[in-house]
Amino acid sequence: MNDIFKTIGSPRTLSQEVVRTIEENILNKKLMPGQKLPTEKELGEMFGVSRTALREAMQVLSAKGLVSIRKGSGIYVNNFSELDASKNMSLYLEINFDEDYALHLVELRQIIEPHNARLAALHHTSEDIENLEINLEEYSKANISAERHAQLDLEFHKTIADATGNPLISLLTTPLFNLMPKIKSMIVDKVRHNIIHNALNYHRNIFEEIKACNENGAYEAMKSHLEVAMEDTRLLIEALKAERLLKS
Amino acid sequence: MNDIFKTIGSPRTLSQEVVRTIEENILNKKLMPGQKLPTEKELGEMFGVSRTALREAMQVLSAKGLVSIRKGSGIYVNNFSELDASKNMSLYLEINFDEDYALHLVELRQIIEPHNARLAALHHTSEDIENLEINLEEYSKANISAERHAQLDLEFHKTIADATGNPLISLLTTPLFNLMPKIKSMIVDKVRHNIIHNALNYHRNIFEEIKACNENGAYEAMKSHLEVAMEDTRLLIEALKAERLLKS
DNA sequence: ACATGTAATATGTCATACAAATTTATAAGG
DNA sequence: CCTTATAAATTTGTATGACATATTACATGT
Repeated sequence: MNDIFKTIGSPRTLSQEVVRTIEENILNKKLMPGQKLPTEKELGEMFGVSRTALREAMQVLSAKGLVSIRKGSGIYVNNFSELDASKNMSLYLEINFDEDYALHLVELRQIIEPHNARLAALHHTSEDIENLEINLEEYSKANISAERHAQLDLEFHKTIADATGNPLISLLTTPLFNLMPKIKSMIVDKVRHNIIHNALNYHRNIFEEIKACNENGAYEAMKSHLEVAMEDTRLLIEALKAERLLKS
Repeated sequence: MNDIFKTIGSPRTLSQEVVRTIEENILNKKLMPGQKLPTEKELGEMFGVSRTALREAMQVLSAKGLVSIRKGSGIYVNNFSELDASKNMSLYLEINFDEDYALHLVELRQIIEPHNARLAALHHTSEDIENLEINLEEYSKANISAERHAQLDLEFHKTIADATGNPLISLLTTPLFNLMPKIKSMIVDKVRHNIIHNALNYHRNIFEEIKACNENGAYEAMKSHLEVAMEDTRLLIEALKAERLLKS
C-alpha cells in the first residue's frame, strides 16, 4: 500500500523506457559493439510499442552515440567513442561561456597540464614525438592564419594529454582545450598580437624536455608557459572591463 | 564543378537537421531558457517537416537536456544543467570501466584534488563548511551501510570540489567521483574491510585544514589521503590479478 | 566466375486518428 | 467582484498505414 503515489512525477514515456532498457543492456555487455539489433518492426513487437515510439527511442540512442542507424541496412550497437562522451560537455561549456570561465579554465590548466607534461615525459611513444614535431614545424611557419595557429596550439596540448598514457586525462581535458581558440582570439584582438611567436618558444621548450624524458623539466616548462597564459587572460579580463566602463 | 560528389556520405536526416538548427539558436542566445517553443504542429510547418520527424528531433533535444517537454503543455528551452553535461561522460566511463581505469582515476585525483583542497581553503563559503560538517557527522556513525558510506565519501569530495569556487573543476570531476563507489566496494571486498574508519580520520584532517583556511595544510592533507587511496588501489589490482591466475 | 539488373528488406518520412494531460474559457455560487 | 467547479480547447503521447529511399541478397545472363 506504500506505492499509491509512486507514479506521480515520473510518468516516463514509452520511448524513454525503451532507451533505458537498451542502455542497460549495453552497460551489461549483453549488447556488444558491432552487433546488429533486430529491425524496428521486430523491436517494436518485442517491447510492445509502436514503430513511432520505438523510432524516437532509437533516434535518442543514436544521438547519444550508443547506436548507429544505417538506412536500408539496420541498427547497430556503436563503439561509444570519447568524442560522443565529451560532446555534451563541450556544448555546455560553449553555452555557458563567459569571461570568468576564461580565468577558471587557465586555473584548471595550471593544475593539470604541468602534470601532463611530466607524465608525457615518462610515457610518451615515438608516435607522440612525431606528432609534436609535425605540429611544431607547421606552427613555426609565418604564413598561416590566426585560426590555424589557434588550432595547432590546441592540438599541441591535446597531443601531450594523449601522451600521458592516461585515457581519463585526455578524455576530461578535451572539452577544456576546445575552449582555447575562442579565448585566444579574444586575447589577440584585445590585448596583443605577438602572442603567437611567444607561444612557439614555450612549445619548443616543452617539447624538448618531453623528448628528453626529463619529467621535472617538462613540468616546469609547461608551468612557465601557463603562467604567461594566465597573465594574458588577466589582461584580457581587464581590457574587457575597461571597455564596458567606457560604454556606460 | 567541384561539388558534383559533395553530398555523398553526409545524408543527414530531417530530424538531425532540425536538432542542429535548434541547438545553434540556443547557442546564439536566440532561444533563452524558460522560453516556450511553438507547438509541434507549428514547428513542423515552419521547418517544412512532418510532426513525426519533428518529434524525433525534440526527443533527441530532450534527451540531451536542451529542452524539456511537458505533456499537454508544450516544449520549453531548458536550463542546460551540469548534470546533463556530465551524464554521457559518466556513462562512457561506466561502459569502458576496467581495473586499469581505477589506477588512472586515482592518478588523476592525485593531480587535481590536493589543489581542490587548497582552493577550498581559500574560497569556501560558510555553507560549504556546514555541508562538510553534516557529511562528517553521518560518516562517523557506526550503523550505516557500506553503500551509504561510499555515497558519503563521494559527496565529501564533491563538496570540496564545489567549494573551490571554480565551476569547471566540479563539472569535470563529477564523472570521476561517480566511479568511486564501484571501486571502493571492490576494495572492501577484495583487500580489506577497515577502509571506512581509515578514511574518516583523513576526511577530518582535510576538513579542519580547509575550515582553518590553511591552504598548504589542506593541500598536504588531501595528498596524504590519496596516497592511501593509491596504495589500496594497487593492492586491489594485485588481488584481481592473483584471482585470475588461480582460475587459469 | 563475374557483372548486372531485380526483388526483398530496412530505415526515412508523411498523414491521420485517437488517448491523456494540461491549460484556458466558461459558468455557477457566494 | 472573486472564488470555485465544470467544460472545452489545446498540446503532447501513441498507434497505424502508406509510400519513399537506401541497402542487401538473389537471380539472371554472358
